[in-house]
Amino acid sequence: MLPESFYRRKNVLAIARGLLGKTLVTKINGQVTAGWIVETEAYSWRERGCHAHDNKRTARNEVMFGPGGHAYVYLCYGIHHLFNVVTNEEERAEAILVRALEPVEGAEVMMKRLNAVRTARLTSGPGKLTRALGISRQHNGISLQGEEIWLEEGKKVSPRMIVASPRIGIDYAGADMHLPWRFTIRGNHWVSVPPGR
DNA sequence: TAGAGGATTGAT
DNA sequence: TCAATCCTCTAC
Repeated sequence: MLPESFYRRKNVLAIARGLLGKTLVTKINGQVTAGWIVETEAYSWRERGCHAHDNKRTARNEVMFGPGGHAYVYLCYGIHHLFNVVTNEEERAEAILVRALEPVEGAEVMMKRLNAVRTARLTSGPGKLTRALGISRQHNGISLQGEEIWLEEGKKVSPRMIVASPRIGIDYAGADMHLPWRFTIRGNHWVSVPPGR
């Protein structure tokens, strides 16, 4: 299990890169599912793409202001739960959105949860992977050192395999929408949307 | 307290 | 291209 110290570092971009290849594991209702992380996006209070930009604190984003190493789960478009890893120290609102996984364990459980007949594209997208792993808003704020959701070492990903590109779906962020804060593993089939060059 | 909009997805 | 669907935030 990754230690708290992994999450509490100050450089959210370094952590976002470091999360690629790590294994995200959940044990919900006794069912274990896991996958390698192949796509992440970094968010910081310093830029406008973030829910907590300009240190704007609300009931929803409260968890981001807490210490790193916790889960930030929220509902998007009224339909999808999105899973984030909170990083940095208290009062430094930063988080990393996990956007895609490559299934490692419990594929049958995932398929059942998604009502799918194939594993193809099962966890390629932030809304889908939370459904596949059984993550929902009731997990908002829980510790990643706990027994329901945690991360482990996975595959080694060399820096040359990491592609940085602009984040998805944040057109409202002004100039910050161009920040290359999305990280994907080059050529990985499980990435949600291939980065345009 | 009403109204607008969103870190998405899958079907058309 | 568009609808689904509901929580969250802002304005009044």
